[in-house]
Amino acid sequence: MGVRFKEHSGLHLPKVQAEIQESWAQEQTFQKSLNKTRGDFTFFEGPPSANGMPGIHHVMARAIKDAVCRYKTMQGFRVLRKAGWDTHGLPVELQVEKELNLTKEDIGKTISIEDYNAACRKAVMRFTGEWQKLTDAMGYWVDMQDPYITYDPKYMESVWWILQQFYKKGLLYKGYTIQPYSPAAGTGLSSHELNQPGAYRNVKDTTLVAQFKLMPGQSIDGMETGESDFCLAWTTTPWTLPSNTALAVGPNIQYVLVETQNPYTREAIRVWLAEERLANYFAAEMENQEPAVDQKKPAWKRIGQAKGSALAGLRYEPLFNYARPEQGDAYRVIPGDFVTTADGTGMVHIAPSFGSDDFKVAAQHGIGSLTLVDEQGRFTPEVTDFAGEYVKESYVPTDLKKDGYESVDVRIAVLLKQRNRAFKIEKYEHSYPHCWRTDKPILYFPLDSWFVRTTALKSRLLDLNKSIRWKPESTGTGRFGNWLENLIDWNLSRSRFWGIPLPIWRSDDGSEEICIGSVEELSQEIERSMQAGWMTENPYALHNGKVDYSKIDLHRPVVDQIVLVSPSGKPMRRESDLIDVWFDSGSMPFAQWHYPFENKEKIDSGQAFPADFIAEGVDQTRGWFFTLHVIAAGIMDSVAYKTVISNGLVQDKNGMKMSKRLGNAVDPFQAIEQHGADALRWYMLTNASPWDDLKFNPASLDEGARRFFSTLHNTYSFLALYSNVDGLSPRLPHLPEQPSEFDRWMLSRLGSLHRDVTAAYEDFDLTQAGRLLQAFTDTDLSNWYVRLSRRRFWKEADDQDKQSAFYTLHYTLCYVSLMMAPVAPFYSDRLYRDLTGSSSSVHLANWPQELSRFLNPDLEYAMELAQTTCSLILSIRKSEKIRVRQPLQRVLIPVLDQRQSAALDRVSDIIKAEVNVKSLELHSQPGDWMVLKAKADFKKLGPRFGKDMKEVALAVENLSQADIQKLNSSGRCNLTVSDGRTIELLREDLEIRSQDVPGWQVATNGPLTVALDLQLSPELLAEGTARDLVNRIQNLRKDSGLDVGDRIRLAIYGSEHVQHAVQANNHYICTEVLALTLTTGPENEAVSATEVELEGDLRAFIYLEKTV
RNA sequence: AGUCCCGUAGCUCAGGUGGUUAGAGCGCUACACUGAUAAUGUAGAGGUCCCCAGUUCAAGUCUGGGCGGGACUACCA
Repeated sequence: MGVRFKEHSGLHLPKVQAEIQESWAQEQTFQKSLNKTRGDFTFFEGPPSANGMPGIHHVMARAIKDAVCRYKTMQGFRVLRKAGWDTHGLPVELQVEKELNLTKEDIGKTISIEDYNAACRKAVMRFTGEWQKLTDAMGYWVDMQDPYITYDPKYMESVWWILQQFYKKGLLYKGYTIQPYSPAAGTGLSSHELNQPGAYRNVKDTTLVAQFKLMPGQSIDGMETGESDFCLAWTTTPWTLPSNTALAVGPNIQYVLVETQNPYTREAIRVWLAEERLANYFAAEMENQEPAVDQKKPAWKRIGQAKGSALAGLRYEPLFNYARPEQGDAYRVIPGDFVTTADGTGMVHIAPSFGSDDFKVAAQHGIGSLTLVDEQGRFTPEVTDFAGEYVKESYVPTDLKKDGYESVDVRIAVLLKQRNRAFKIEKYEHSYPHCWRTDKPILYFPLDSWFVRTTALKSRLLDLNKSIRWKPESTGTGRFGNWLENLIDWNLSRSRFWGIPLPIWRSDDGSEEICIGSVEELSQEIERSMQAGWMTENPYALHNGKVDYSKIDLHRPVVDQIVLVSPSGKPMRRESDLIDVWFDSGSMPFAQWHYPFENKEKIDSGQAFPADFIAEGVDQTRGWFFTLHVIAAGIMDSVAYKTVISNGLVQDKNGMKMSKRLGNAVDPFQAIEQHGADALRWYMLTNASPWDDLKFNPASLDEGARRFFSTLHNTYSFLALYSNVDGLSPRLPHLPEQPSEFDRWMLSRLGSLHRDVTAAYEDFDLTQAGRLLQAFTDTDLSNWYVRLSRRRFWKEADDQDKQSAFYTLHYTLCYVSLMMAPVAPFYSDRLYRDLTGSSSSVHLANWPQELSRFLNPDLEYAMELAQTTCSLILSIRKSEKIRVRQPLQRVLIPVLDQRQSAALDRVSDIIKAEVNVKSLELHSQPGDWMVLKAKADFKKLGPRFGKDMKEVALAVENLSQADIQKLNSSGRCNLTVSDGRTIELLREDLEIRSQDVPGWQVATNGPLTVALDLQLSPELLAEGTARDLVNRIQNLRKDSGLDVGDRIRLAIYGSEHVQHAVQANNHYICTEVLALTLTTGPENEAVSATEVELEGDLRAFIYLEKTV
């Protein structure tokens, strides 16, 4: 006797997991899996930030990555998986500041930048242990021994090189953007800082509707502008009015020209504003009244109207004459899509320097800007009336604030009022962002920043995007595609400390600059600078002509102290900003390999670039997915990835976002410990498409995923039990030599499954792959093949049929273990090893071969019919309350066509056994006992009859039996519709099904009808009783502790019916219960026998003893 | 505010190119099986396919407009 199949008492996934983890560690399975030779499948791991704990959503993204990579490994590819850490950025800085109880102002004062950076470096890797733990626990294979780390000098050097490439191509420039800016703190703020709680507060400001005077004599849709025509525009920031250079209108908004008076000066004026806003500025009762000086509310009259698009192009007089923009054609009305009629006048005052929409729309229309406010938040000297005044009252130092101080907003309003340029002045409460450090309101302010000219790459980016396979597609065309369509230049500058410094040095006048692309280059420049006398030592000095990466630090403040020399001999200092951390992570395809300083061939040859596949959450669309895309396009004119899966969020079971605050966050460690990583992964990938949001419900995880594993486990246990009885050993999958019809069906289904699952994996559709496997295991394998084949496994004879059943089941389970391996790495490995006796992991095995030669659609169709037929018969038995143990004589099935007939014939034995019926009769010739029913095939007839379809359908339903039979035999028939027309129908235009079978119990499902003969002859009744008896005897055997193989002597006592049943079925009973002798007699002869109840108010006395 | 995703049974989800009985699993109810037994199977109940309009002979499916949930980006007179 050979090796036995392992029998496990129960299924405990976490335990399986622990054992398999152990094997992987001992056998170095992951390392071995990298020895595949079919070629490289390139995968990029997005770097998580290790300064926070991993959450359940990380399991999601990583399950996807892992499953795809494992699948490709089984396909024979080498899949390198280099882990990475994102180490820079504001969250790290904030965390350190919080822990050390510092503010930004302390940096460089109470704490040196060196110490600060050291603290960041330490903080950022704090949770690497937890991440390692999660990685192991969830079975994610990624190489964490040799990760890329964004603060590593080699990594930073590659990033510098990339920046230099952009610089050389003219794609890096210094320019303005409008950014949130805190004059009190003297620094720009990131959107992140603006989104901190409490940043937006309600404040009351003086607002004003200003009158912009149109130049007379311009044409609007044929009307001519008059001597005192104005546009009305509302502002909550009157201090921006001196810097106004344009007015924006909504191109599709309807505007009206109103004749009225200025409420303050009573001068007659005509004003333009949006029709929808009229009611906010004019009293309904004063419309068309005669104007009079003493009116409280001015009279008004509509005298013209125009679309915004018609107003565009009009020129107006500047409100103030402090300054005019040097460039561009200012003081025009321009169209802006962002203009709404939700508030104000439907016309928007544009000060390009103080609003990002303003800036954008002005740039689009070639309008210059004015910045009449300085970085302290004060008016510049040009603004003669207010020179040096703070534009916001909150900026005014308390000691400078005299009694009776009026804000500049108020004074501007008063000034305009006097000049007939203010239409309405009022206080208005609204929410306005504040600086979280100074508590003062922020301004939107143009700041110097370095940009990547992504707009220059736009069309190429769009083109390249078309070749990327997005899962789901809509994210690529929608969210990502739209983002690319509306691309603006990428602002790289961040005024921070912990990040990659911009490698750009400039002379003080900005006339000369250099962008450094390597440490070596920087070192050489420093040497030159030392010769010129600007530097005394070189912190990046080369050793033997080489960079010693272990000794250098490219962070601030080291690089800040470096002064280079320009070609003309001037000192050049570093631009003080750091670069956006997104640039760090987008650089990883190159920087992870220290390209081009090392591993040049790896990337140039296409081996390590671009990625065949990446996956992250959908929140990375404008993050990592975008930065990878831009940098790859800029550097290599290539995509960075060929396929990308962007998964949705993991929400709680009620669809709410998980958060620590709400306490609904699921701890991934606990989830894995409780359910096992396999169940968790299976649930996450099969419950919903990964790109839909997942409502994480631990209850359905348990019910759903565990069900699959336990079905599989039970199926394996069944195989193990009987194989061990027969002394069969684990082995590699082996096809049966003479498969039965049933085996061939199983193998055909397996072949179909293999085809479909492989296609799903190839399409990166893990959900579909998992669902197919799950449905197959439950429905086809366990519920049909195993259940109906049980007898073949336990029968005694050691014959071909038994062996075929064993091989078929074994083969099928092996395939399932292989095909499920990418998604459920632990259990599949246990199953695979148990089945095959292999000491090598399933993950080193090759993807199973296709089984196309077994595909047999006819057989699969036949079996489907069998299943439906059984279901129908059981449903009749159920409604008629006839137990399955009671045999019935026959079932009748009217067959409609040759295919159905042949198929049913093929599976009739299976049906008979399953539903306990003696014979199955197929009738192809319709007889009196069968009522046919015709139904129109809408798909075929719809296009032909169009409107008359309803009528035709009705006529078809009313066809007589004779008509239908005629149609059936001749293949055509005529039909008369209500308007007298006659139409000809062909056999295939209709669906014919049989309906009632008079005198029989019938059930119908689609084209299948079964009729069951319920008559019970004495023989059938006796056999029913015999079956009951067998059942009771088996129970007794078990109760008396007999082994399944023990032989018995048996006696049964009971009524005449019982005695008759025993005599008539003597052989059957003996075979079933392994009785060597069977005697029967009346009840009064029963000695030390057990009484049992039988169906039909019968009872019997059973005596059995084991033979020796 | 813009862009994108989602809305089908109590729950979780399927439902190419429009076609007439809208499906599955879980749960529930009832039952069967008892040599897979802490396993297995069957049946039944359960639906305003989010709402409204349109296109069409025909709409869960296509179009438009809403509503609700979620995400990302932005934050404005």
